[in-house]
Amino acid sequence: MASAARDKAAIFAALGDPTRLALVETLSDGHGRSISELASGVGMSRQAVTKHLKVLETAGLVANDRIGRESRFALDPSKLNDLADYLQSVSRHWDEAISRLKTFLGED
Amino acid sequence: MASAARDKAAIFAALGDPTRLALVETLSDGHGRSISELASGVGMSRQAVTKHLKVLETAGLVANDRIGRESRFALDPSKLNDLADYLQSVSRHWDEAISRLKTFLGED
DNA sequence: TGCATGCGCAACTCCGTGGTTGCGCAATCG
DNA sequence: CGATTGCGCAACCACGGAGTTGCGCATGCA
Repeated sequence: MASAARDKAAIFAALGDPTRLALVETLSDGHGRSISELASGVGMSRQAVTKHLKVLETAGLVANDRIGRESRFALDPSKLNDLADYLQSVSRHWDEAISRLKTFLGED
Repeated sequence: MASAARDKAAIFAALGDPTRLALVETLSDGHGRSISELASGVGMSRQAVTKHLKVLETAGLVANDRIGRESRFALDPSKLNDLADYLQSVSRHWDEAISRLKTFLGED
């Protein structure tokens, strides 16, 4: 339901960049920040960070709230929880297959 | 410990491609397969799949075992579990921040 | 009103990625 | 032995991602 495989890949891709991952970690303290604040945090130009934030926003990982001339971004952890569940389902699927294999081998 | 932020980003990037995600899901049944089998599964050339598998192997998500002239790939779910834990730690970090904020606001 | 700050948009460069094809080698089958 | 199958390596191409700079607009402050 939540999201098709393509959407999941998009979210993984959004997290698959060191700068964006750093942004997510920075925002994981629940404190929203302006683009300039985030830019100085990761030591990169404002526009570069703007692009990264747009990617994260498209993936649904962050939300934008414009206040006056500032654009404050905050983390939306719901997708992260979805992803964690998904990863666990994949690895659980694998574990079950291994269990069946062991049972099969054990039962001679 | 387990892996630095850059490694995590690499793993996310490895999963951030629809083809590679499909390969991982295919292999999640615990059954190793040859490159040609996987290629026909995703409807792509053998070399393209070879490249994808190399990316997944570099990220530590799959392991290669050459038998005769076949190269069988199988999933290694340990990294997936690591990632799931990581995602949950990030979102939990966020949840805690929100809880503190609510407490702060609630206590007047 | 004038100046500084924070952004958005657009153009441009650079290089990594995803895909293809072709060739050659090793292993397997008859 | 010859034919086939499974791969690896390399070259090549097209596209998009990541980053920069420059410009212009809107907001906020003195």
